Amino acid sequence: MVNTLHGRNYEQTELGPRLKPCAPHDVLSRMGDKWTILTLLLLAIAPGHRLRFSAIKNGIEGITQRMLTVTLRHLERDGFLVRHYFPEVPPRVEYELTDMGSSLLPALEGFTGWIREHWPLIEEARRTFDEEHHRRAGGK
Amino acid sequence: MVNTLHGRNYEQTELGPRLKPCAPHDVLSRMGDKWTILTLLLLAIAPGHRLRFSAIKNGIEGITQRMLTVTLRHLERDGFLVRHYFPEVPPRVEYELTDMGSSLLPALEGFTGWIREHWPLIEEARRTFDEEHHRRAGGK
DNA sequence: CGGAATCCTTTCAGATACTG
DNA sequence: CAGTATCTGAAAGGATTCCG
Repeated sequence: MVNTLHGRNYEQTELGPRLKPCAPHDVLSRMGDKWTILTLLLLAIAPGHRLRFSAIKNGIEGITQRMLTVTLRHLERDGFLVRHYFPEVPPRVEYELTDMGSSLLPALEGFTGWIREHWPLIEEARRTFDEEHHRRAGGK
Repeated sequence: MVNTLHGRNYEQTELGPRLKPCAPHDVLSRMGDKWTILTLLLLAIAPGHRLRFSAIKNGIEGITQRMLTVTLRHLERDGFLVRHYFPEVPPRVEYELTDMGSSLLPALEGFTGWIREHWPLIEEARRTFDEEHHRRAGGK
């Protein structure tokens, strides 16, 4: 028998509930990668929710051309943005948030707010843990 | 000059805002990993927010002993749960959510709700994209 | 300008074996 | 029972080069 809990499938066994990895996980893992949210955020605050490639690259400290391309392709594939290609010389490409794309960040706000609130506690917990386990500097 | 936007630091340049990777990112990336949320969820629905190692292992389909240990250590380090060790033979270890740990999932609910709502659109966007780019089956 | 292709290094995760 | 240690293959991320 399969039930649903917090939107996740699980089966009830004689030992208790048993959870399965579920589909929406990969949206969350995408948001957890290094550049995705920064990219979305930059587009979200841009006029018209639209920027050209070099503007995005310029707006994110440390991102390489390759990683930006990869990130943009993922976002395009999932329908969070659309790519507008202008075959001029030199070529120009603009990326524009879709409606779904712009609705994502506000939905995430609640959680990022929680993180900001609790961040000091987390850092303190890490320091305590690292001391007790005699780790040398910033273990993972 | 450094400002804050959606809780993120950025500097204002003559070319526009420039975002930096920020600290809270690593909480999000932890939640995006394969087992963390499942582990938290299982503890959250357990009586007393408390389970022993083998019970958790049993409750998550496909997790290995090693990955559960790693996941639990991370969560412990960040202060989301505490480890109770009973030096019996055979040994017994129980993991218990902290208050911070139990407050995390509800905070995430808004976003997981958004994901569930939009999941069909995302899947459709992927199909369309993959067709247009003549990809064979489930590109990344 | 905006990539794609390639190479390389680091990290991650699964499998397996051993231990207090 | 609840780990740790070790190995391996896979994946992520950066650097560099080339191209329409």
